[in-house]
Order: sequence, then structure tokens, then C-alpha cells
Amino acid sequence: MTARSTTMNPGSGSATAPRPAAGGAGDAHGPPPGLEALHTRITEWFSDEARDLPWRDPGCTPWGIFVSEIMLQQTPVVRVLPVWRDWLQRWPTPADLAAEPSGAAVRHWGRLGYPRRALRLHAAASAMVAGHDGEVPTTHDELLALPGVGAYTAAAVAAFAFGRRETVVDTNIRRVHARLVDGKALPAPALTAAEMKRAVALMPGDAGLSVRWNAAVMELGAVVCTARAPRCVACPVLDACAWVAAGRPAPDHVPKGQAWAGTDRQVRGAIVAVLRDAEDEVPRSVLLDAPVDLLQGGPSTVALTPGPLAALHGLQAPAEQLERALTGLLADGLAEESEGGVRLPG
DNA sequence: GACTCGTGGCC
DNA sequence: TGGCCAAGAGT
Repeated sequence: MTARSTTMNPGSGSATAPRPAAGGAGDAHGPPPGLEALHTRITEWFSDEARDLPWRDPGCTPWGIFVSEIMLQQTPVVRVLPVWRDWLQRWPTPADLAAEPSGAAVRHWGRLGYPRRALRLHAAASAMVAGHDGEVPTTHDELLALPGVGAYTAAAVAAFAFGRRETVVDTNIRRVHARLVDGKALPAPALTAAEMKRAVALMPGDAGLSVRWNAAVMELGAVVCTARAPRCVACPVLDACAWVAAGRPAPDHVPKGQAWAGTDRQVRGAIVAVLRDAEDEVPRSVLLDAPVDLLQGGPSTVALTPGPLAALHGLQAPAEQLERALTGLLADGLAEESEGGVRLPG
């Protein structure tokens, strides 16, 4: 298969890179020339280079795939792997998880981050038991109705667990499309309607191929067409990339960075970490008067440090913030008050 | 739309 | 060293 030196632009947006004179991909004249070649080259690359992930095993259940998709939201694969294995061994079916209190889900979520996802995963399992005969639902709309499942996850599970032809759009796919088709370094901060339309236009018509295409483009974005240091030398469609053809221009917008030190999120995370590591309830006074040491020893260190609120170092108004963070956690169902103190929901 | 919501590794 | 980033969802 000889590489072709054309760039792709199936969308109708502005284009500066040379491309075949073709109508928009959504018109009645079929896909633009070269699209099938892209399908072939990227899916063949995927066949050769795909990482061996357990949720990609043909024997993986829809529940295993569902769990992986929730855990992978905003969380790197390497950190998900051990937690996913433990989770599936502990709770092999939705009913197994639904039979536990939600606090057990939060506890075994470990340090994956965004622990409300554990809560929603537990709620989704309960919904599967209550309304889907204990099975993961198979359609996009049914999946979308589950807690913690948005457009991406609904499409991904329908595609990867049930072989459906869905337009999957995640951050990796958006970045690949932005570069390969648009010639831009990065996609817009938020998913746009135009992007979604273009993703639809790029989809193979065949269901089986569409599933491989979705997985392959996602993988390409994850391991080759990465955000910071793309490994273009390993790219199967380097010669077709509009961004490379344009001389790899810099991003035209500045990412707005996420503050962390001193935020409520940091305090919430520290409190949940204490509750998770505690066998039982933690007295409220201990939680608030002997706050977790947030700044000593780096981000992974969370320990009770007996002492005044000044232990919070640079944090402003720590007492108020602790109260606010705890109130938020209680409101979110991530923590519960009991007579003896605060604990994970049981 | 703009915000919020965890965590840890990396360039 | 530290800002940036990771298979987003909900409000």
C-alpha cells in the first residue's frame, strides 16, 4: 500500500492545505476520495500496534467494558489497569456491585480521582438491576440514561461492547481530527457541532469496520498523535496529515490550566482519602481540627497531622474551607454523618 | 457556556 | 520546577 500525499478535508470548513477537489463528506456523492485509504491504513496500524488491554479482550464482558469506560474518564490507562482488575474480580456483574453499599465502591475506587464516578458507577449498576435485568443495556439511548454516562461513554460502550456503529468522539479522536483534517495543533476547548458532524462524515459505513475505526483513531491519539510530543515518525498517516503539511503550526489558543493548590477539590480529595483509609468512621472534630496535611510530602501524601488548622500552611481560611468541603461531600453522597463522626456511605 | 470535580506523571 | 494533561459528566 503506497502512501498517498494528499490531505483530507471532508468537512466544509476553511482549508488552507491542498486537498482533492471534492464535495463535502456529508453530501449525496459519497465519501471524499482517500477516506477509505485512511480507514484501511489506520485500522491496519491498529491491528499491528494496539496495546494489549484487558477490556479489549474478546472475552471481556459488556460490564467489564462499561466499568473501564467509566474509570478511563479523565484518567490514564496505566492507573486504571490495577483498579479495574480488582473491581471486576470483586464485582463480576452489575448485581454484585449493586448489592454493596455505595461506600464500598468509593473505597475500592482507590486513588483514581473524581470519586463521584464510583458513586455513579454504583448507581448505574443498580439501574441495570432495576431496569435492565441486571445487564448492561445495548443501545446508545439506554446507556445515556444511566448515571455517569454521557455522549462519549454511551457511544463507546454501544460500539465496543455491542458492535454498534456509533460516532465515538473523545479527546484523542478530536485531536487526531484537528491535526489530520483541520491542520490545527489542538481542537477547540469544547466539542463543537461542526466537529461532531465531521466525525460522523469520517465514519466507515460498515458497522464492524466502524468499531475498529473508533478504537484505532482513539489509540492513535493516545500513543502517537499525543497532545504534547506527538511521535509523527510512527504515524501511519503522516503523509496525509494537514497539520504536518502546514508545518506543524503552534496551537492558536492557550489552555487555561487547572488550579489545584488550595482549592476545594484538594481539600475534598484529602478528606475522602482519610475516610477511605479509615476502617470506620472518623470523628468530625478530628477531621476538622486535625486537618490532613495537604502540602507536606507532595501530592500523594495524605496523613492526619495532629495540630491546629495552621497545619494547612498556605491555604486561606482553612476552617471555612474544610467545613465547606465536608458539606459538599455530604451533599454529594460521598460521605455520611453518623453518631460517631463521618464515614463513607454505608 | 462556564464551572466544578481528583490524581499523579511527565516534559 | 510546575504547568499541562489524561477514553468526561453534571450543573
